[in-house]
Amino acid sequence: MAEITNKTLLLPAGGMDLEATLFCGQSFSWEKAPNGAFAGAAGDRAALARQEGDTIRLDIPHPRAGDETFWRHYFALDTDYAALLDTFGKDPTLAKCTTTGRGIRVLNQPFFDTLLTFILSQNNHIPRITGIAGRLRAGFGPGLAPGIHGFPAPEVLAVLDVEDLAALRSGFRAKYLLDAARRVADEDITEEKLRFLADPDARKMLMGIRGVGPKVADCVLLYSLERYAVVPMDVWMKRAMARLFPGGMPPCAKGSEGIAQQFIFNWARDNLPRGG
DNA sequence: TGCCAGGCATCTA
DNA sequence: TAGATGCATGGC
Repeated sequence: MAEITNKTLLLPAGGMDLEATLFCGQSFSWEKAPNGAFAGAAGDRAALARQEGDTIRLDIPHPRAGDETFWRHYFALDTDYAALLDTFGKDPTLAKCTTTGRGIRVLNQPFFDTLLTFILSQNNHIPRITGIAGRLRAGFGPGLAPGIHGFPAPEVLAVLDVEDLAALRSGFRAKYLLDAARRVADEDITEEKLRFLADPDARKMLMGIRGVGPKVADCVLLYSLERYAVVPMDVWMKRAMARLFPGGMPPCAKGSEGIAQQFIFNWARDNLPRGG
């Protein structure tokens, strides 16, 4: 890991648990670095993040205008989670879930990063997804400092072939990454178009990409476009939801279903058997 | 050594 | 249209 001596941002954490947030399964763009720090990338920006009490310290290797705004939005620091947790507390089961994962925040990740990493997530393990994403950045992303790379732009990947991605060891997913890159680079699918569309149409547009099914589409909408009306679920999560909330998502989660979903998912993963 | 991973595409009936 | 099967790779 390169020594980073550039710009430092100190942001109020607002109760966020940085490690729990970065490694709860919503992002595959962060890795543990020495000294209790976490090295990560978002788009063509990178940071070395540390939790210091209720402050998040971000060392920025390539500082530029708008960094603070960008990272505040990324970590959802302007969302009042204390008020949200009070609201969720109106349902005893949901309150139990938020107690377990109290410091988790739903990140606002860049669209293209989220699309690529969740394409990689299918039939895969979190450590391996993180590894492939790291090799993708290292091989094709902009170098921001020695050993630190951002995510590649769609145009960079769009001109490559499957053979060019062999070093990623992403398996059958390589062709899906390239199709996604080409569709975005050609502006066939853009973040702006998705924001304009209603949820079902945005979902349908994303599922036009090879390798993107309903699960990946919903994760992209939730984690990069703040579309909390859609709820990503795999088969196991559907069973967990049915068991915990037989009547569906509790009314107190209305308007913040995606955030509630993240708490439920992490509680269920720690407390319910995977078999059902 | 074998199972399985926050799925999806493809094939078949 | 629904169900079955294969997929690449590596953590555990």
